Amino acid sequence: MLDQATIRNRLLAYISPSDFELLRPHLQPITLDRDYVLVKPNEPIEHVYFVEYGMVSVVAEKADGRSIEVGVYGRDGMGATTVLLGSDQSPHHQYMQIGGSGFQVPTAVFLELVEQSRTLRNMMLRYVHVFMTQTAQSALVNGSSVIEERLARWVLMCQDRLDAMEFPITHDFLSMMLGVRRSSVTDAIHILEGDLLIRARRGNIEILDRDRLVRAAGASYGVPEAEFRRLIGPM
Amino acid sequence: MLDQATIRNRLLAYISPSDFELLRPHLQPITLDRDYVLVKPNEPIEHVYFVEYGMVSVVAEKADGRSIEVGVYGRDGMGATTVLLGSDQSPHHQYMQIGGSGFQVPTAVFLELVEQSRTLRNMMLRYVHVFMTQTAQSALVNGSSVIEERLARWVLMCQDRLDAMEFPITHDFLSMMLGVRRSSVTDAIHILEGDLLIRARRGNIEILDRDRLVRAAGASYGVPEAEFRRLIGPM
DNA sequence: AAGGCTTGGTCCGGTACCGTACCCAACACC
DNA sequence: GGTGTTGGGTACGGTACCGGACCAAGCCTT
Repeated sequence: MLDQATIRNRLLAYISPSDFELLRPHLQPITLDRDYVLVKPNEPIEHVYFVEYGMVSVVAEKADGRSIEVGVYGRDGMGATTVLLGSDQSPHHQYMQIGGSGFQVPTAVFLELVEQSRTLRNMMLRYVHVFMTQTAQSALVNGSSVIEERLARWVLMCQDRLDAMEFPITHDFLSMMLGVRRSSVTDAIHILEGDLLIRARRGNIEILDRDRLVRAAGASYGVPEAEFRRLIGPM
Repeated sequence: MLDQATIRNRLLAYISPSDFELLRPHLQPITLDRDYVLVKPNEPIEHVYFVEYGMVSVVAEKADGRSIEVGVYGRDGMGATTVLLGSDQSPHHQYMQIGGSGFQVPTAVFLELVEQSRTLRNMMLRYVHVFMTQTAQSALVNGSSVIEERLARWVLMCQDRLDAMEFPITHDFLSMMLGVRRSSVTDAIHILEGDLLIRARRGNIEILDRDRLVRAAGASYGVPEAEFRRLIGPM
C-alpha cells in the first residue's frame, strides 16, 4: 500500500493528495536495472515512468552513429513526457544510466488521468518546461564550455538526482554522454581530481567537495535547477 | 477581416475553422522588425506570437556572457510556448533575427482559449514537442558537428521558414547563433560558397543548390523537420 | 592460480577552432 | 564627394580536443 509521504519522486510527492489518489492504483512498481530501455526512438511509448532511485539518460542519435545526451532525470521528474504533448513517440533514446527502481503507468491510463485532473496535468506540464530548459542548457554548454566544466555539471546533476556522494559510472559512458573521446574524459577527471573536487575509482566517481564543484562548473550549471525550484518545489 | 485561407502561419492554417474563429478576434497584427524582442529572459510574458513573415531566434545566455541559439521559428510555429506549460516566463531570449510581421495574442486570452478548446490546445502542444526536438537537435550538433555542417543546417532552417532563396544576415549574427568566432563563420561560408551551395554578399546569403546543401548538412538536418511533418503537417 | 574481459592511463600526430588584431570594401550620411 | 560606420577577408600563434592505438591495472570466472 503506497503512502505519498514515503515517495521519493518529487512530482508524485508534490501533487495534491487527491491527485495522488487518482494515480496510486495505477503505479506499477518496476525494477530499473542499468541499461533498461524506457523509451525506444520512434516506437510507440507504452508506459510513462516515475523514477524513485537511479537516473535516466535521454540521448539523441545522429544518423552517422554519433550520439549525445540531451537531458537526464531521476526522482526529480518523469519519463516519456512527450505523451503529454500529444506525440506517442519520440526520436530520442531513454535508458537507465544508473540502475534503480520506480513506477510505471500505462500511457493510455496516464493520459486519461491528466485529462481528468487539471492540477495533475499542470504539474506535469511545468516539469516539461523544466526539462526543456535542461535540454537548452545542454545545447548551450555543448557549444561553449570546455570538457571539465561540462563534466562537473554532469556530476552535479547526477548527485542532485541520486542524493548520494558516490555513484557507478565509467569513463566510456561519460564520453558518450558528453559527446567526446573517452580519453578526453579521463583527462577532465584528472583535472577535477587534482583539485580534490572528486575522487575516481574504477567504474566509480565520488564527490569530495560539492561547493567547489559548483564553482568549477561555472555558468554551465544552475539555470534548469533554478527553474525546477521555481515551478515544482525544493529538490 | 482575416481569412484563414490566406494565413501563412502553419499552426493557424492547420487548426480547425472553429478553432480559428475562436482565435480570430484576438489576433492583433504586429510589425516585427529586426531585433524586436518577443520574450525577455525571466520577465513575465505578455503576449504569445504567431509569425507570418520573418524568423525568431531563441537564445540561451550563460552568466559569463556567451550565448547560443537553442531554436528558431517563423511561420512554422508560435512564440512563447512556455505559457502553455504553465510558466509565465522563460530563461531564454527571443528576438527577431530576420524582420517580418505576424500576430500577437495577450497571454491571458490565449490561455483561456486553449482551455476552452481541447483540439486547439493539442495542436499547440504538438508544436511544443516539435520545438523541443529542435532544441535537442541543437544540443546534438553543437557537440558533434563541424561548423560548416551547422551553418548548412542553419541556412536550411532559415529557408524553410522564409521560403525565400535569399535573406539578410551578417557573419557577426551567425557567429552568435552558432556560438563560434565571427571569422570561423566567414571560413565556413567560404567552404559552402566554394562548393557553389550558397552565395554570400555583404549582409546577405543566397541559396544556390538546396539539395546539395541538405547533403552538406548531413545528419545535422532533418529530425525535427520530420517530426513537424508527422505531427503538424506539410510545411 | 590462471586466463579473459573490462576499464583506465598515456602517447602520437593532426586539426578544428580559438582570441586578437588589422585592414580593406561596401554602404550610409551629410 | 568626403567621412564615418559597418561588414567581411585574412593572418598569427595558441590550444582543446580528435582518432587511434597500446598497454597496464583491476575485477570476474572457473
